[in-house]
Amino acid sequence: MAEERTAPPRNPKAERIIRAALRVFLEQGFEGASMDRVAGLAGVSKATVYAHFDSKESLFAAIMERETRRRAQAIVPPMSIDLPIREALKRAGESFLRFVACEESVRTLRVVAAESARFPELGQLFFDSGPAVTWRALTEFFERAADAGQLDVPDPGLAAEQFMAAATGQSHLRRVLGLRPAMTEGEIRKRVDQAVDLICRAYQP
Amino acid sequence: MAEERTAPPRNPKAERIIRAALRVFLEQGFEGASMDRVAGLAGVSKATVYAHFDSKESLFAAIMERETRRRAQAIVPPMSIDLPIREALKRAGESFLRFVACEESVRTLRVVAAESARFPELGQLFFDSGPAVTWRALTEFFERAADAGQLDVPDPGLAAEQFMAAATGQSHLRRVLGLRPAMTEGEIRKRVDQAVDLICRAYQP
DNA sequence: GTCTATATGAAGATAGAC
DNA sequence: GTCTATCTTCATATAGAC
Repeated sequence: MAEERTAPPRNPKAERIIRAALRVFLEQGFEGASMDRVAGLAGVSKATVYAHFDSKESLFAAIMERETRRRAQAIVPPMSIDLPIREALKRAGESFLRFVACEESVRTLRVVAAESARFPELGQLFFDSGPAVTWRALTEFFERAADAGQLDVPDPGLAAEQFMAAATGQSHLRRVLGLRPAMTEGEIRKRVDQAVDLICRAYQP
Repeated sequence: MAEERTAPPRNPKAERIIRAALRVFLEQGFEGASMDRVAGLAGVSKATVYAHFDSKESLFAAIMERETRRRAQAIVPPMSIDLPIREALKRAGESFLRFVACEESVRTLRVVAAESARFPELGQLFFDSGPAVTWRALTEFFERAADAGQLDVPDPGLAAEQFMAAATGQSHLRRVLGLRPAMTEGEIRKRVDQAVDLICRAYQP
């Protein structure tokens, strides 16, 4: 799993290769993607692609790792103990759901899951840069809420998991299987509202 | 997407091809699998494989469809209104979780999700033969429980979804990403218990 | 139906010129 | 660094004999 060989920042060709490769891999998967197509889409020759990346494997690993880390910054769960419980949960839930329900997340999940045997570190990175971030923030939130006597939560980590799962529901699986279009903003809000109701009723003091 | 050309029931060669193809596709995915490997594992020549199936696509579709339908029979959610609420939910939840958490389901999900664009019907079949079965049974169960005044469930379909999602949690995603081994029987029981607690507390009359 | 042998094309990777 | 041209391997699919 070699890295990029050149300095990435300001090379326009390198940048084009990276963007093209991301698109091709997310559309076709690792095996389905071809280096010819990457080169064609980037507008460079295949040899140029190989001048920047040692192999198809290293290109894939570098691209996916870069993209996963980059997108992790999109989850900024604004968990504040200052807000009312329901409002704080609502914001975190919506931020999370917007993240996992977007087209890029769904495509990335499909590819990373399919290649989990060949690229094990990628699965870990995907999870750590996504759901794990929200889970940690929510767990701390439930701990504070329990300490403050606002909620009766014996296991904050469990409550965080249940909240995320309830918000996600079956819709995400159906989306990953290609059975439905992306969630609308209205649907996201509705699903999160329902999850907030569930958690608040179950864990009311 | 042609079907098998021969009568499937009692041909030992056909049976061997089907078993080999299932294994190869679930291990390598559609693109990663090769007809050579299928033939080799089945102990027949490649030409024999093509005598039974028109193409790699039709072999894949036939295999996956057959397997999905076959395994759907493993979910028999024994939902009885005679049992206490908690016990009925527990049984249905454990049956469902055993189904989705097993090795075959996880591998099938990875492959079907990855190929959802190329084989759209397969995603639908996977969902209909799996989660949808449990969801319908649970929804009816919650309807009856609400009618009987045993639970205060305004939206039975939502409650069913929340229960399934809570039982599944993040563990399933982590499993699909290759980050953890299969759930133990003890873990299944524990997770379902926690989901039952959540639902019963949230929807107590 | 089943085999061996092969046609055909695609894809990963590289050589060598500029 | 970048290109064109090419090497090599391997995969889908088929021809033709038994």
